[in-house]
Amino acid sequence: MTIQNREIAAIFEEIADLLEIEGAEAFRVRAYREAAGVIPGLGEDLADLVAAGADLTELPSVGEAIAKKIEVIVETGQLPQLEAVRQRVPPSLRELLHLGGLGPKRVWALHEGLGVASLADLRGAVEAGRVHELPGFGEKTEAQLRERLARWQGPSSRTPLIEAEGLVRPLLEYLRGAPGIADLTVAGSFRRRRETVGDLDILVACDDGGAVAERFVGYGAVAEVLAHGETRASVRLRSGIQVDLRVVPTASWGAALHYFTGSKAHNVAVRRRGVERGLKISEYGVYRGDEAIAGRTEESIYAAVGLPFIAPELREDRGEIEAAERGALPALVTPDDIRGDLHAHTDATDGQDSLAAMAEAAAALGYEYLAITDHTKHLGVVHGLDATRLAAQIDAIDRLNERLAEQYQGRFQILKASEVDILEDGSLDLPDEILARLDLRVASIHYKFDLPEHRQTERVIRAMDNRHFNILAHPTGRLIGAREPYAIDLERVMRAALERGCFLELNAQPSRLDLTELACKQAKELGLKVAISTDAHSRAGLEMMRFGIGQARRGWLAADDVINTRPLAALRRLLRRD
DNA sequence: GCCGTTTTCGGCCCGACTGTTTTCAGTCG
Repeated sequence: MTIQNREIAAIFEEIADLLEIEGAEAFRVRAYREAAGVIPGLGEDLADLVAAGADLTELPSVGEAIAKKIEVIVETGQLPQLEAVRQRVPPSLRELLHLGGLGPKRVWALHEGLGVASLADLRGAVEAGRVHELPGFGEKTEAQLRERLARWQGPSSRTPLIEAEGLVRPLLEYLRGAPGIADLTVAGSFRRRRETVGDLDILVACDDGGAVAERFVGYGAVAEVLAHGETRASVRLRSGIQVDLRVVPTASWGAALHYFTGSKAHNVAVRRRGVERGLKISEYGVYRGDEAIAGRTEESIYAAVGLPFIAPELREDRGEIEAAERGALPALVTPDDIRGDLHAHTDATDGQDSLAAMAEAAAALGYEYLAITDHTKHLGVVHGLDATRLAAQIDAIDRLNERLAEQYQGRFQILKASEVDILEDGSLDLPDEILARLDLRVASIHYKFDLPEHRQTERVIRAMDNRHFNILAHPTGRLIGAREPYAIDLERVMRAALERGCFLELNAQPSRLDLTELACKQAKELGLKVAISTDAHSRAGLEMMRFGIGQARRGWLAADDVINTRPLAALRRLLRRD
């Protein structure tokens, strides 16, 4: 098993943490951390690059020294330098950094002064009342540590985007009640539409920051106030999520929005461009000397450093700044581009709503088409359709379409389709004769997730050999935070799809978002188009499209890269194989 | 340790809040 990029990144991350605790030079620490930040976002496996003899120093944030270390890791699976620093700094000190309130300096002070090497040691020192005796620590710090240790439940987990939406909506509503608010929005990874968010960042434009912060910390769902100043405050909600508030004057709105949206790596890169141009960029604006030259809008910030506006979803320092400079940013797909949904269920299997109800809901969204893709017979637990029942559904859809044609003057119709199971041997779960009567076929894996990679890959490619195969649904089977993707060579699958005129789905369910953003980008680079589909199991499920759009945008996809941005006739041409 | 339309040496993003201090270091985002 070759070493994965994220494992290599984890090694550099650990080195950065331990060196920082030890008090190493800050820029050296940052170099490791930046390398660790870049590596997981690379399109290629470092192991493959090393095997191909590539020059790793061409990668951003990788110089001679780190390139050499990557080679050692790939070849031996470990890094002597990490072992050496572990000898000097107990690795278990890292967990103290996650507690909050303690940074590298004070962790080292606890280690040197009290022999603390772990959370358990810290607990002992706090209980014994020895912490406040250390220089730089006082009664308040000791009390705060006691609090945090009592509540400690392991490193905080990230919150799925859909849950974050549910938490933030009432909070924004509540904050609007503060006087004098000119503008209000959620920034951070929420605005960048990451799959999950670590915390929520709320930005307010208002001349009376104190009043807003005051109202913020008084919100009913607040469990704990972590910080409370005039222009900035942090709380933890009862749900466990941390929310940071920042209040700025209207003239700084754009600068603050840019700063607070991140990512951190993107911000640093933009600020660096500022420095190169003799400019200072902060959350208050862009300054030449003491003179503010930009700040009211985000566009003005980018313009000040010679760039066009960069969409929040792209701001990860993964090449978007270079692309912006070349004028090569993609025109990202938007909700308005979507003309239909190609994966949805009804109460014929495990959906909640009837065929007619799903049709009405899709038409109400302004779609031109909705593919009904109920499960097939192998999926017994949901009473999947056999050929007879599917034939009945086909007839029902024909009848419904006659009515819909009248109702919507030909502007909307249901597509006859199926989510057909891919069996273990790569055959499809229904006979070709019935599949041939459908407008399109979505195919997916629902069992035997644990096949070895080559067999899982062969299984899917064999299925694609069937000329009725159109779209591979939820291509890796992952459930965010709950189930790892099954072992499959996604690049081979993509190439096979491309050769056969098949497509991959980007499943928009917030718990799936399968493909990942990196896989979307990889597909685009290969020239393979994707379908963004909700896999809706109810009328409300059709509205999950926004999560798929966000993911697609993070994956650099334009409308042209997405097949369900096509009018129906063009979609039919794309789906035609032969 | 990385990096280069000032540079292969000498820089490296910027500001708010807190607690422990009498002017600032540490932490955080």
